[in-house]
Amino acid sequence: MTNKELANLIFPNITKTIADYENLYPKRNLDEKAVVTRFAPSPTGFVHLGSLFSSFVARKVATQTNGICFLRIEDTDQERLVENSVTEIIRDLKNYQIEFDEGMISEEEEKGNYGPYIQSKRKDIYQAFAKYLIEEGLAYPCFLTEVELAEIREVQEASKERIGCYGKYAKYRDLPNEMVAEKINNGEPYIIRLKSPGNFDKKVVVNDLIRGKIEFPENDLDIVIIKKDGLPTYHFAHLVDDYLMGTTHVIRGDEWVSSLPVHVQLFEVFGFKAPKYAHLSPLMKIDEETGGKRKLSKRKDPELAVSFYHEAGIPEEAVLLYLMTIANSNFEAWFDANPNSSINEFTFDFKKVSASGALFDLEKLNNISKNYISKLKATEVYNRTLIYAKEFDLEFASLLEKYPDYSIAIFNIEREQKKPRKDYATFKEVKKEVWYMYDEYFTGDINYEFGKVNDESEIHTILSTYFTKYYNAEDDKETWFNKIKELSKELGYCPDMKEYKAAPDAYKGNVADISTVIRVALTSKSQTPDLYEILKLLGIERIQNRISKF
RNA sequence: GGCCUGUUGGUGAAGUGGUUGAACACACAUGCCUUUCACGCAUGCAUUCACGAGUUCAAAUCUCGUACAGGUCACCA
Repeated sequence: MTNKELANLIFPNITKTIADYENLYPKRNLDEKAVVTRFAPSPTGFVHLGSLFSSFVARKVATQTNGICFLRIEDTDQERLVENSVTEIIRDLKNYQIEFDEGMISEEEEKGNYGPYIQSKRKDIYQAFAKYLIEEGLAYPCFLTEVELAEIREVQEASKERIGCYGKYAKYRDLPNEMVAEKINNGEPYIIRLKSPGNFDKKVVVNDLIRGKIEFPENDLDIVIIKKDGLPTYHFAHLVDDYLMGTTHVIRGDEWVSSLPVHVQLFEVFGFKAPKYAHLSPLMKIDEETGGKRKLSKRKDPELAVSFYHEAGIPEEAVLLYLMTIANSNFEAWFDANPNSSINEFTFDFKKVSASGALFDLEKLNNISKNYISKLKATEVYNRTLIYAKEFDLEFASLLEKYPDYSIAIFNIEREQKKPRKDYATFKEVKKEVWYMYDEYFTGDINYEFGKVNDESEIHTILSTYFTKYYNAEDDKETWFNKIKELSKELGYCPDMKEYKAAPDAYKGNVADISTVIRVALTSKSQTPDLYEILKLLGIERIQNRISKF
């Protein structure tokens, strides 16, 4: 029995050949330097920081070279599918400005000429490639049962041999075609394995774009290429898909580094040119229990889920800015030098990606976020805080909507200037900083943070003197502050800080103490943005209400 | 256990044989500025690049070994 006959016995319905598919998916007409890459998640749940990171890098590289970045869904493990994952993945990434040129656009639909972009719909294609291998004697059906496989494994472990299906353990590798056919005709279950041409004592060198040259022993394992359900394993799907889809660069997590010998071998067996590989190190965090560095884990670390940042009100742009500096640490200096530029104008370089895992530092993210928000216009802060509040704090949202101009004016205090305030790192924190400006919140039991001057009658004297004698809503800032100084003088407080520091005992206090009393009486807080602006915004009605308590 | 990778300060890192102040950013501390806070500014924070040996006139940079950390060894991706 010839290999060809055997191949037809195994895949009777597969009529297309590799050449047919090559014609169907011609080479892309792109610039020589254009990178074709992809994000290829399995639809098993939410997008986490790690996948956001690799899709971000993939998207960045494709964009910067006028290439293509497509979304391929790897659903060959039918048991792990999670409903609506595709929709969620697309939505989450879109929130982070990551969109694809080709690939899935919903659970069912897709765009692009190299599809289907979901592996479960590519079964025939994989089988055509597998059929070719059988015809060439480069793959074979394997009848080893799960029990037998487990036994082999035990033997190998006991004798400290390498684990896997190779050498004498590859029991069906050289079974004559006639006997194979007989077993198949008898209905014995089987899978298809690669007949690995590798030799463990020889070396392969693979050039990783990030790690440089890595030397491995050749793969001599007869890996599974087609599973019992007729679908391919990851390795085989990678070969077929990335070949047909014209992928030039495979960007993925470093958990794949060790399968490089398998992947390179697969491309060699078919005589295809392998893509370039870039393996990204995992994002790490400090483990609170052990104090050591460890990979961010889905179970233990809420900050791994992209939704964590959404709920915390951290702007997506800030996360992206941070991911960019993790990817290429020179981005930070570049961004400092070009503060008005965007990530799009920065050139990413594989060579500058660190080979060791970066600690994902929430503190650092916070700082980036704070700087980012400080550069926003007041209306943007208003809009985005409103969006956040609509989802997480309806009460605050209704207030923002009730007083849009007032709110924007509040956000604009010391904002649109060269050195803006940096009060909040998240949209969630906004309320904490501005609540006292709204009468709806400034009610009930208020905890006034009076400091040095906390005597009731003294507070009353300061407030009543100020508001009856000095305060004028029309004053400009300088006049306003001069009046505070005059008030200080009148009441025995030193109007000048330097003078006060030179002779503190000569006065009851200083101009700062006076300001603080006014500030606390009106806002309850001892620390606020510019008092002059706050007085102006509050307006005489709110002011009178608030000081009437003293 | 086999194979692969990594290890520069509290953190991210720059730096790949020589002009050693090991850049820069975050965090922290102190001071200045200042009506408070924030901002800003200034200063401080690794006598040393996991450890040991070797190569060299010269090593964080090259080699070997050790330790530690991560990854992988599925009909999961």
